[in-house]
Amino acid sequence: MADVARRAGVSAQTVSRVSNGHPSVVGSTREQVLAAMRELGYRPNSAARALKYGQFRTIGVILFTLSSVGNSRTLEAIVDQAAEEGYAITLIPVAVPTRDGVLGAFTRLGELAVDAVIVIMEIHLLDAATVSLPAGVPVVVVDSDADDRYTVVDTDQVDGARQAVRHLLDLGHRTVWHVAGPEESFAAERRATAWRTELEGAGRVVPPLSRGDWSAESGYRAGLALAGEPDCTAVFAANDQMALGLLRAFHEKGKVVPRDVSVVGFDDIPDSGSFVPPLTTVHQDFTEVGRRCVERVVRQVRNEPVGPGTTLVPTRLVLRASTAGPPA
Amino acid sequence: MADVARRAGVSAQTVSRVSNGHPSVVGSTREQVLAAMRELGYRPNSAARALKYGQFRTIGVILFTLSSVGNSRTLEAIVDQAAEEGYAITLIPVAVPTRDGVLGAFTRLGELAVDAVIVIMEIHLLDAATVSLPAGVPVVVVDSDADDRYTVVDTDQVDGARQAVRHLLDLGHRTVWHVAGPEESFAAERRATAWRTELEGAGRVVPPLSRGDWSAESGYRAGLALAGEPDCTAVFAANDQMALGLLRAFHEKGKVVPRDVSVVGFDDIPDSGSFVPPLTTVHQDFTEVGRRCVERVVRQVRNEPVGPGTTLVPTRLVLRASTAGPPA
DNA sequence: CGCCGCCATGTTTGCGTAAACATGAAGTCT
DNA sequence: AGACTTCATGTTTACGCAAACATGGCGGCG
Repeated sequence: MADVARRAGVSAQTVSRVSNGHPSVVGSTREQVLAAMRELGYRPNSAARALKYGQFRTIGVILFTLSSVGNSRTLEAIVDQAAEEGYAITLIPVAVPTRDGVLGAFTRLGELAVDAVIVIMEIHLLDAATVSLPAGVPVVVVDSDADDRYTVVDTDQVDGARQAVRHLLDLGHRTVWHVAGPEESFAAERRATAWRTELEGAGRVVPPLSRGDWSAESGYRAGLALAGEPDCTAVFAANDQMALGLLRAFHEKGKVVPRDVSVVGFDDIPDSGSFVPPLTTVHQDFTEVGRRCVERVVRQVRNEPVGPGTTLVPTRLVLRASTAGPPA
Repeated sequence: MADVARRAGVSAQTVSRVSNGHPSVVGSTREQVLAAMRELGYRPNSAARALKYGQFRTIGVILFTLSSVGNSRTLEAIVDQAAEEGYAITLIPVAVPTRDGVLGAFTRLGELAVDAVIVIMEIHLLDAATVSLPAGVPVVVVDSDADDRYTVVDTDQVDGARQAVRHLLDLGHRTVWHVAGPEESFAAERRATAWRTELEGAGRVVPPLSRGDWSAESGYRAGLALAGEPDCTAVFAANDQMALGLLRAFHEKGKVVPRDVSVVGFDDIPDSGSFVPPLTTVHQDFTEVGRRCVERVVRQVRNEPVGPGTTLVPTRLVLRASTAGPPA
């Protein structure tokens, strides 16, 4: 900056003013400074800026993995929205999804240049780590328990699952089977609970639960078992990838979807419209989730306190070819 | 820090020494300082540190989108490897994939707290932006032209495509059709070129090229057209998602895969083993790509210059049920 | 015509940290 | 025993920037 000032024949302060678009710099001076900046390839040092302002204009995002479609799409939305608000995103990976791993992430976080944190993961583990969350750092949690210590943004899992079950019952199925996600996942648990509640509310038999791990492969394994259940005419999978596995299993076992068995997924990943057959699924608005996360976290940074509490993003059922009435 | 020092009854410098694990602090003093830190919830200010050191221990990643599986998996590998090397990752999204969008990203980059940059995108656009790349910032480019101004890390697209075509020819197919990715993508172009080269090298007819945009939907549309070509018995899709669309189109048109037509994909996304039928595809080692990117970029930051040049990460063909010999 | 106030610009200062240098106490060697 | 080393710790300083305050020139007003 001093070099630029010297070259432009002004003081460093004037360079600073030009650099920040301060109004009280006369046109000719401004031009000279800008020219000097260009010639010297000056770029402001953000560390010094951050030191001065006490803010980094950066949001940290803690997540386990990007391999789930939901996580990466949420992250993308967060990144875009953050960019819009003038914030950058720093990723804080949790290498191993254990309590220690989370603690490690939070420790690193304490040393990182972030003004706030968005946590995308199961709060089972978050709980244990709470203690080490640096005080004064705003936090927004996605996909967690509706814990009132935090601001939570999440898809309306319950209503989504309810819609899926309702749709199948409305088609005339006696009951609906469920392939759930892993127990550690709050989203999985809430979808499973909503499935059970909806069935019970309708006075239907609640079939035994199958569990997968979100992967297509695990859905396939569950599907092989379900194909052997003669009463199974409708399955609600907790995500689209497991639904994909179901479709494959049913196909291999000679069960035609949707003639013999109907399948509903959850997420509405872009590929799901190209499954064989195209998948009826619950659409999640990841973009909206990301947007709200950033909006809330930024508001906290600006000291416009948004109390803890949960924001639910609505879902909507997308009807495709994988569902139909039960076999005659 | 001053507060901690006062509380521990030492100087600020001693606190700093403890904080950085400097050896010349006697045990008892160290304990007192650590206790004071704990009591006061002290966490070092990374802005000040960065200002002092002139480094941020952060790598910026510029990318267009996370919606492609390849991008998000590469990013994940980059994040993990960077964490291992003690670097954080800051994301720099390019909202609109235009020349201006890229320029904007690079401008923002100039103001961001990063020591180096990894670019994940088509270099078509990068070229235009080159001028504004701040000098002195190490850059590694993924999925780009083998431009010798940059250090490039990429999957061996050519060999992967070659293996796919070779496999189909070896099965006895007369020739292989190709559904390419978008023209703007260098990866797509290189896969298409390798496909053509391999066919020509084998003295086979080169069928007309279909183009998609990486999406399953675009693969579906291409597939509907290809299903009408009686000579088409083998198709190489430039990615797994378009292959998924092909499978659906063939299924709908009554063509049985692989009996009537064989399909090979590219990427080996986790779901591809659960397609109907499971997809033969070219496995890309995204993890390795990410690892090498970080390794090279960190080496540059440390002033251990790695000259420009390309590192190719090998691919391998994964054989599944979607390929077989041509119909009798 | 002179005083006041405004505005463009310059000067000083401090943000939190760690390197470089300074100090002083406890040993070590001749 | 005296000088010299070693080492734990303290003091000063600079990193780059921008807020706060200082300055000086100019126009407007009575």
